[in-house]
Amino acid sequence: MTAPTALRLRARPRDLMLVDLDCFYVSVERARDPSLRGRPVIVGGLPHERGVVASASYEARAHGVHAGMPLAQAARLCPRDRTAFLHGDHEAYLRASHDVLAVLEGFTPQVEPLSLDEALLDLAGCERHHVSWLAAAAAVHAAVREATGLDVSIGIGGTRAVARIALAMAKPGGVLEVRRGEEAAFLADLPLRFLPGAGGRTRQALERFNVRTIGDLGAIPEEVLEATFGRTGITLSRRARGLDAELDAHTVGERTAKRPTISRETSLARDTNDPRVVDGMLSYLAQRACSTLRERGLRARSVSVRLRYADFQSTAMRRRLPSTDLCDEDVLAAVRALWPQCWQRRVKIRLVGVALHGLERREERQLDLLASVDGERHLDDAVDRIRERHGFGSVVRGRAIGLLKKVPASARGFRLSTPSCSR
DNA sequence: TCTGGGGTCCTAGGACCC
DNA sequence: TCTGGGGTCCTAGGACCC
Repeated sequence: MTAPTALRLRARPRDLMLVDLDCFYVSVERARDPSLRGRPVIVGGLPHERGVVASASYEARAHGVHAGMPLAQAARLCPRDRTAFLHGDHEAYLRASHDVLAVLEGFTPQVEPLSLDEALLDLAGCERHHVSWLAAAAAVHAAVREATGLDVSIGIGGTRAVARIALAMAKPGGVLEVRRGEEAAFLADLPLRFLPGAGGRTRQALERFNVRTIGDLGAIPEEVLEATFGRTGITLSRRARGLDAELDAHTVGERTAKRPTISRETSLARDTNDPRVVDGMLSYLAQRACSTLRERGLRARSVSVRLRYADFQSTAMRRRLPSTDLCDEDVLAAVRALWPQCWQRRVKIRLVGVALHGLERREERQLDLLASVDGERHLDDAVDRIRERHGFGSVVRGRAIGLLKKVPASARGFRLSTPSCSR
């Protein structure tokens, strides 16, 4: 029964443009502070902190720094006196990202944001306005620069995977178009690491079969890859041949995750074996996750707790929530029941996290018959409004209070504090 | 001086129901 | 009473991406 699937998947070719903001965080910081130009800039944290590089300027990359590298290692590679280390400002990045999206939506209504610094455009209908896709790309580049001062790189191709690979080769600041019909020639000799979905583990497995290029992979019968890698094998096979995989075939802009989640997690400043620290931090994270949940008008069906041990082994446990009509207290109770079960090894903890699963729309109805539940929810909503004005840390439930500095105790498990405590 | 945070997708096994 | 199969939901964990 493979034929109907193949027919369903993109019988009609399309032209996709993948737009990516160069060194996004660093570029936003430089737009605000010109003194950061022309020298190594690293966003992610300070050199002595526990963390990794989120974004590095090209001057920093010239010293061997890359995203994902531990900050301490980056600090050793870059000249101490000239390098700027920054925590980053998520709100500012969010605003810049919105501004760029607004520009892109001026080109086509079919825009799909893939992350803060990436968006995919379906070019159907744009033909009349441009003599070629390269000309269209130049127009996008100029418009984004004009509106925001930021530079983009652009990849153009007939599938998401081809556009992504073209983009990788276009960086920094360039444009690369792979024309229809030329995909096979373009992909044939490229190393496997360019193929989206072929991460370290998969490449290791493939290299044992002497598969080194995307062309090598495309030459293997799909059934063979399916037998070895399951659905992932089919996805990789199709991408390697310049075809849309099932995952990639949906209309641009209409992506909906099958199993969306909201998660909040954090590494502790120091590994701990103190249950109070773990409980306090998880309470705090659960409240943040719940706050986001309400902000988006959603309800959750289950909650999970994740722990990472000092040796980097991690574990998670999940529990179905009694009702989806919940307030923070119900989620907190579930989290408190979960983490002691989850913490099985006698090893210190370095990271804790909370995630909400099975999200669905929360309809605003008149059916809140239970006064207690209703009251709790009104309380949650009131707390959210205060947080909107004064920052998340201005109101935190009892057990998380110990995590915030210099916050006195208050009635009802809540605390009002000055906004400066929020960060 | 090791190794962030927020996600998506897939698999596999067990429970439960018909 | 015993047995089996299929579907669906739930949970744990792995791989991958930006």
